[in-house]
Amino acid sequence: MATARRPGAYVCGIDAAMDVIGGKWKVLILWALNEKTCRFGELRRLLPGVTEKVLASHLREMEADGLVHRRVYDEVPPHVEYSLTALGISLNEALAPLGAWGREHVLGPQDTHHAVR
Amino acid sequence: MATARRPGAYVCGIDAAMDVIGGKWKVLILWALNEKTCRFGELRRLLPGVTEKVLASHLREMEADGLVHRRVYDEVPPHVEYSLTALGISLNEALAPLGAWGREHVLGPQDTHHAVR
DNA sequence: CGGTATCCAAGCTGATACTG
DNA sequence: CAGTATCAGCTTGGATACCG
Repeated sequence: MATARRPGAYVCGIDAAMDVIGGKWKVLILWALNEKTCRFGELRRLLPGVTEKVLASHLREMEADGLVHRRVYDEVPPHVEYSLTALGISLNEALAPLGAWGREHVLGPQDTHHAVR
Repeated sequence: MATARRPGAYVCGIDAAMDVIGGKWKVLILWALNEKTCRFGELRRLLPGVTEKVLASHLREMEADGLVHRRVYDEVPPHVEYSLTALGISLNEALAPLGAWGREHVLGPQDTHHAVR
């Protein structure tokens, strides 16, 4: 179960979920990790514009929420891999219809032919 | 089609949709109007804690995004009714799985018995 | 009733520099 | 490589007062 950051403050399931994915880059992290397990530097390259600090804090929160798994290899140089948990995967699936809506109604029909994303 | 506030800045449909529902109270407004057409004061009462200024600005944005219809009756005292457009209804439907996810995984099992919301 | 106008506080985000 | 520390800025949201 994901962490409720404002326990008891939610009116319905949607705003509870919104709290979990509220960070500016979180849905993009979710999408990137859904494709493949990534290292920290990989994620940074996949999300153009994100800073290390923000990426790290988002990953910490998502880890605390049980969406992301952080695996540390005891190597030099350091090696850390991030992947989705089962909960993260289920969240991604729940987001799919919203993604389809956004592609169709915000991005517009001209973008739907490369709608792989 | 909804208004893209950051044209060309979206990586995928999900963050485009996130931009449209990003306001703190927007999903709750969407949910309230999905139940029934509401007047301004009604909405304020349905969303405990929202201020007039924020409610008004959110409604303006959602109107600009084509999610909400604003109907003004030429009466004294003033009478304004807000309702969802077809686009707003479709967005609500796209949000349903996310709401179910939030109820199940954030609010927790103990809340699912009054899962009407 | 249904808003605006003004001011203000908090928090999120970003830039930069540094470290184990 | 994978972060942390510090500082600065800006956007969001909130408090309050007032208006047609």
